[in-house]
Amino acid sequence: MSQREFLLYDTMTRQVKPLQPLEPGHLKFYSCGPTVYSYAHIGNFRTFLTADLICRVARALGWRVTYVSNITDVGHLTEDDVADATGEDKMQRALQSKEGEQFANVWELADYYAEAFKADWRKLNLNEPMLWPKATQHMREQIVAVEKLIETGHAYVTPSAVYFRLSSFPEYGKLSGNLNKDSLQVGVRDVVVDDSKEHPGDFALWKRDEKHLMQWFSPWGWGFPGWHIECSVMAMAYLGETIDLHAGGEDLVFPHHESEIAQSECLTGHTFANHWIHTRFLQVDGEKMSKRTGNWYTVRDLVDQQGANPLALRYALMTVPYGKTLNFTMQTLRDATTAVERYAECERLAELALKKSPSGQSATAFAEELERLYEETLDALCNDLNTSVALAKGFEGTKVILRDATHLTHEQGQVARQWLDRINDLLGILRSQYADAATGDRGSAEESAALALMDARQKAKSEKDFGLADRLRSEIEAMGFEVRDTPEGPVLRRLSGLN
RNA sequence: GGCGUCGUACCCAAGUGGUCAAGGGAAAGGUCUGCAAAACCUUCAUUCGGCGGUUCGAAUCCGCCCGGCGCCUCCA
Repeated sequence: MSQREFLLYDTMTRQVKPLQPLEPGHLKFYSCGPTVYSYAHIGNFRTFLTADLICRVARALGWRVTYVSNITDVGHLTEDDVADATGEDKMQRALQSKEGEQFANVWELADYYAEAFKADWRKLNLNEPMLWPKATQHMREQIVAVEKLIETGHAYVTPSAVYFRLSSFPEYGKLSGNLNKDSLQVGVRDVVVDDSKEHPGDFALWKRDEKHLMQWFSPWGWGFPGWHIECSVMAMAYLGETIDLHAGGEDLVFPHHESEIAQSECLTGHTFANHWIHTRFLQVDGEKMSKRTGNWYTVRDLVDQQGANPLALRYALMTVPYGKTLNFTMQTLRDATTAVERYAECERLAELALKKSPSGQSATAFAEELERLYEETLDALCNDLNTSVALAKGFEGTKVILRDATHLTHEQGQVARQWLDRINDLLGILRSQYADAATGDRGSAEESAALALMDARQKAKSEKDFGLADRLRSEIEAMGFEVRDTPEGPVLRRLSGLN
């Protein structure tokens, strides 16, 4: 068991502090997942990558991790303050959009995007949570929770909804710093005030709506739950009344997490989560990612359409620590691609060395150097998930391996192999744990054609017909591959296709 | 109006008081190669948005100013 502390910034106390599981060595972790009304974008995945890294570090420290990440498959009105049905529902809007026409109903739409989401998740080599609870599967619990809040005076019923009574929870605002409830309203545009609300900031726990595409029966009539209640209920159902760590994107601080705290703590009477972590939004080309400006990237855009190596995308998303804005550019992705390929080269060399017969020479110095770098990588991650430094340390390790390149002994190969495995456990950028996320499975016919050309080039080379050899190489490159000549013969690599 | 965050070389970026600044990309020179690619070696910020201040000492602390970005409203 490691003596290290795992330091993480805590949004609640606004300081970096050690992550301390209530039960030592067992982290109970809830990470807010996506609403599945369309494909998740790379910004979403930066948040989920943060959660993934936390799990990896915790396991590297020898902890057991109970990791739950929800999937929100219920539509919620886009304007939560609007009491009538004038607000447009995300799910409903998605169904009516061009892409949505293929779905028979919202349920199918949600299922489709939930599956697409999981596929992208695997592409990025993210650890799967132990559970992916869905909001629609926890309707009973949500209704019970709302009932209890009404009974205890923390919520009240109006003709159109059930609202949480902010005045019943004086600490509302402690996470976001929006402690002045009246100031909440000042900057808000277009607030439609529901006269039946006691306070404009009161948020909905249940919406009555008999026309809604997704509705359930409740003591307050047919309708659907408020956005915030699902996470309170699911987190507590699987992780207990007080969880160790709760994560999400920075936008969730307010109102989502603030409201979760209010509901949960009113339900149980004690602290909902001991540590809060929020991942900053990423930008693309220096601007906020938005569909309107066309700088909106999904994993499938980059990987399936543009041929990016998914592990390179993962690497790119790790170049800047989660707490700072990451400005994603194609250059970032290209840089990441060369880094990931460098690791691949290390693996090739390690395999090669392992095929040699033992040299009988000690690899101790080599091993110590790599061990030190592994420790420094882990140190960096334990220091508020400093991925920039972690990647730099890992990169130095590749330098150690590549320095000796083909001269690596069998023993060093063994050490290198082991180091690469451990670094991969930590960073996840060498190999995917998912077979279905392999990078080069598209166009394998092309690949065999390129391999044939590579053999022909090799033959031309041995016959000293360099003109032909160069022409063949150009052809291979035109097909999206490159040839790397090594002492053991040529190796074919797929080019990223990024320009 | 409230809350917050950032400004380090051509680009990305670490670094929060004391070897006057990690790492990557790009670029340049060299080694290797039939030539390339990959890899290796070398070079590449006396300087950290600006101006003041605190200090023996600051990129790092304080103040002001300039500039970027974000949240407070569906959003990771």
